[in-house]
Amino acid sequence: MATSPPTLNPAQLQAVHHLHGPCLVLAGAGSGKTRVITHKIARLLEAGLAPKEIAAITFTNKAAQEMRERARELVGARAAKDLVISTFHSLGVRILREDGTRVGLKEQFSILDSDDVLGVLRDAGGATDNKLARQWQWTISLWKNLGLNSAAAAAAAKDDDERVAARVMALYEERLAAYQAVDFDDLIGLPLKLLTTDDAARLKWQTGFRHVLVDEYQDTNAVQYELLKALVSHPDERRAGRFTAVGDDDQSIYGWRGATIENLKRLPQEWPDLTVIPLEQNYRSTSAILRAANNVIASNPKLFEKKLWSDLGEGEPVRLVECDGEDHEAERAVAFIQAIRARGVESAGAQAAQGAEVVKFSDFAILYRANHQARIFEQKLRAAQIPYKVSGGQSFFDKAEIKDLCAWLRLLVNNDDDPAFLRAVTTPKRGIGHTTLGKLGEFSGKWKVSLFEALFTESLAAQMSAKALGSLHEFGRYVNELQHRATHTRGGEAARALMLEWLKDIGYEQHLYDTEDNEKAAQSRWTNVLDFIEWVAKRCGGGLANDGSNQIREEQTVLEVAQTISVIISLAERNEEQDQVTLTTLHASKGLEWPHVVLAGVNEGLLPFKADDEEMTAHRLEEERRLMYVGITRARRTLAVSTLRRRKKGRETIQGVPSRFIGEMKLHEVQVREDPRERLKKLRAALQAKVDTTPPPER
DNA sequence: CATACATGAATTTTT
DNA sequence: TTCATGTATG
Repeated sequence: MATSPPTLNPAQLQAVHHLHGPCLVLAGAGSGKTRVITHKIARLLEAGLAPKEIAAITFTNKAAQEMRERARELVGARAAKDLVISTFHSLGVRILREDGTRVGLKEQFSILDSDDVLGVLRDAGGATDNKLARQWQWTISLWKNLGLNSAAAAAAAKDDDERVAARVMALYEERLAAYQAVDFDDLIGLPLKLLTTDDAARLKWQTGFRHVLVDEYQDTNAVQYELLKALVSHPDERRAGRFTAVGDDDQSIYGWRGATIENLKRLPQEWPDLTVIPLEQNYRSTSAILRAANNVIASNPKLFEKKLWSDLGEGEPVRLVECDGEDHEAERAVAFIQAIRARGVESAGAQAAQGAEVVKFSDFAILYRANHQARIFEQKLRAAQIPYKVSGGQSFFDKAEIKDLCAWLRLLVNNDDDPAFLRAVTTPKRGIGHTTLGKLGEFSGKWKVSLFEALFTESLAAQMSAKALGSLHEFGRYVNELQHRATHTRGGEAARALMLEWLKDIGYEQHLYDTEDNEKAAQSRWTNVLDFIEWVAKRCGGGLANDGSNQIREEQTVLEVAQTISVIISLAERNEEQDQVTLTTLHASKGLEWPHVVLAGVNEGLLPFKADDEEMTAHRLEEERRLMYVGITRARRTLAVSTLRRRKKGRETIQGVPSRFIGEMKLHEVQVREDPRERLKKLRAALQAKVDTTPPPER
């Protein structure tokens, strides 16, 4: 975090003390917006609001967690506990858990994750390949974010692909309803439906929250806007519009997934008494960096006038690094890191008495446009023995096969876990299709019981064929038996044996080979499965705990371990507080900061991104420019912008065109430093390229 | 002709 | 990394 002064600046104060009307805070990058939000929460409490009457909405769980933490430091644990600080989606869950029955949901509805959704779509659309299903998933989600249902989508479909997607969407809607399941987009859409169609519910939620704060407001989509509007409206006009929207139009980079800055434009129109407060003082970056950022964004049309400044001094000039290809670029990024560390260590040595800085690896980030760019940087960093972490990479526990097994274990722990039931009952396929599951879902919804409970109900027999019922019962009996065994199997050896037997019973290895056309892929998935089994078995075994506590751990049953599995997973994933260079996409970097940043691959075609078959509209170019702006403003002290003069394309080397955004930065103090050793490398690379392009001898 | 391996290309992401 | 396409081999 950038260090901010102990007191709020005038603009921040104004935002914090404006309690009674609609307020839009235009929070430039690094201007202390989380500070404003948390102080405003404190001010609202002071003014007499109860914690549960204040809602602060974020986009990610991480942001929500961080905000609650910061709020707690300010207002104490007691008050912080009851504040409603959550993501849009978890607020949606909360609303639906309380009042979902009023829009036709059963008490215990399931929430499908995107893997589950993909499965349903593949099945509903009769697709054999994931690619098409993924396409549908993306399109349908976008439609839902725009507030369209399948009927509206069908009417608006522009081509055959979209018409097919709309048809699949209709089937998808039917199945979700039958399963009594919702997807992530429904977590916004259904609460909105509730608030617009049910007077009692609307009144309840409108009066329940007396002030709503929204973080990253520029990222809201059409449906989220409507939900917010519904929440902050009020039958008593004097109590309407109690909200604080915090955002930055210059950092709106999620247009492609439905976010729209229309939501910013219409705010002053819909709320004429809106107070707009720009936060322009930046507590993060040097003037040299901010100047480059301001210069770039100046080419975009302005919604609101805003210009960042800081009093952290001019700082080092922004460096422009011109590279001779991707390899070269990665090598120079490594050199940049090593040079700054060498400098830091040196000065730390000289001024050790004054506690001078030591430059850590975690002070660096390499930012790029597309994930695949990370590969070459990983390679070079590894070669240089520099520790790094790639953000956004899929974790072990996100792999489909691990999620399959976790679904089974969750079902053993809690028979009423419907999403787990749906996943387990269809993995591997055992002749229970959507018709049977639809009937089961309908039945469970009607009688307000879980899917698993419904399965053993006598009157279910009237709903389906004897064969379908038989399959369900067989599955149910097997789950019961497995559950029984898992409850009594204690210790690592026994656990391993039980789990292997279980996988054999359900034919999981065969299932992998059946569903994966590539044998190697199936093999690697199976290896993951075995690793997972070992992982669980180890925790079932007794002996010395491996957390360094030197405590003797009791042997556990498989079921006991399964019960704690989600906790262990989240702990394992959080365990990454290490000194590592960060590699991340520009999109995922928003909201973060580092002392030293490399912007990589700043070339026409990549940033701004341009697909061959797509034309570059002004609109798209502006969003790409904002992405560049976000990248620049991540840096606190030094920024290196690297561009490729040459790029490899197949065996050929083609010319690379530096991004127009580089010119827009107006760097007068351009530095293209090239170490003599670098030049040597360059020559060698050129030679190598020649060798590579020489045709091989004929056979 | 079919399968296996190699090679090259690749938006951006959360819930 | 993953995915698709092309080439070589049986």
